[in-house]
Amino acid sequence: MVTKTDLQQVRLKKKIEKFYISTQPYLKQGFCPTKKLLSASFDKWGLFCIFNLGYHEVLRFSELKKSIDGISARMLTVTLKKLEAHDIVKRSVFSEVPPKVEYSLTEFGFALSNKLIDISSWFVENSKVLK
Amino acid sequence: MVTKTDLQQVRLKKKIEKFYISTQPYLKQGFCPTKKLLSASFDKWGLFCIFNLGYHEVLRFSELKKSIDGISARMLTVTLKKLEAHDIVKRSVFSEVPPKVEYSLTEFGFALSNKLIDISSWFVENSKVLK
DNA sequence: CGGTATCCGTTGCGATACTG
DNA sequence: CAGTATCGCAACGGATACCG
Repeated sequence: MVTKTDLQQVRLKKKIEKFYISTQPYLKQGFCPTKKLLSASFDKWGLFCIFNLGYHEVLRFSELKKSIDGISARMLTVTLKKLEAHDIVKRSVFSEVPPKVEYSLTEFGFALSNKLIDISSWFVENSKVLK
Repeated sequence: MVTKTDLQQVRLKKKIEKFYISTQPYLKQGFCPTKKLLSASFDKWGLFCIFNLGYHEVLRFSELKKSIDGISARMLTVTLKKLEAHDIVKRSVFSEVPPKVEYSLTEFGFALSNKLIDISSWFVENSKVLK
């Protein structure tokens, strides 16, 4: 007898196979696009920047620093530059004195934060280890 | 006029707000469940282990080492231990001579690999920066 | 076969001081 | 305000040698 679970497993397996085979050419060149993407958002501070910008929409450098507990100016700069380079965060400079710089998510970054929330929520709910 | 896109944006924003508020208590204690989960699978070698085990289903230590280009025995050990501690990978020891150890994904790990593939595929298709 | 132990270079990152 | 520059420690991770 084939249960519903079996069918899901089969479909899942097919998806994994397809993905595996499609990424092999990249991997053989020592380049993993998945890692590249994820390394931008999943390093020590990336997630905090994304989630805070997703919630507050627009934040200045100092506001962002205040909202992320423990981050240094150096790491905030480095993290934001990486996120900007990956088209996740948008940086808007206003030529004023004192200077004013605003950060917000790009359209892509906004969609990404949505995906990250999905997987995060699923993880928190389904992981036995976290509890 | 309210477009379909506007409605999507609003829904997304609500989701982000809800998630942000629900994780604040954790974050105030300096503990981020999302990071905890992701740090297990998104470090230097975790993804490769998960994807290879997802595809091959069962692999021995040496087979896994061969299938992941460039990984050292040390890092494979460390990575597998972490994945096992997070209930992502299952380790089966056979008391034989020579010793035989098989690795496979747990049910949770299998589901996780599915989520990771979803977000990976989406990323590769939608990121302008990768191309 | 399936690891562990040790060594050691590289990288990450926080603290501090300074700047347009 | 919004950073940059420099320093220095600590963690990461590769190479090698060894073991049950």
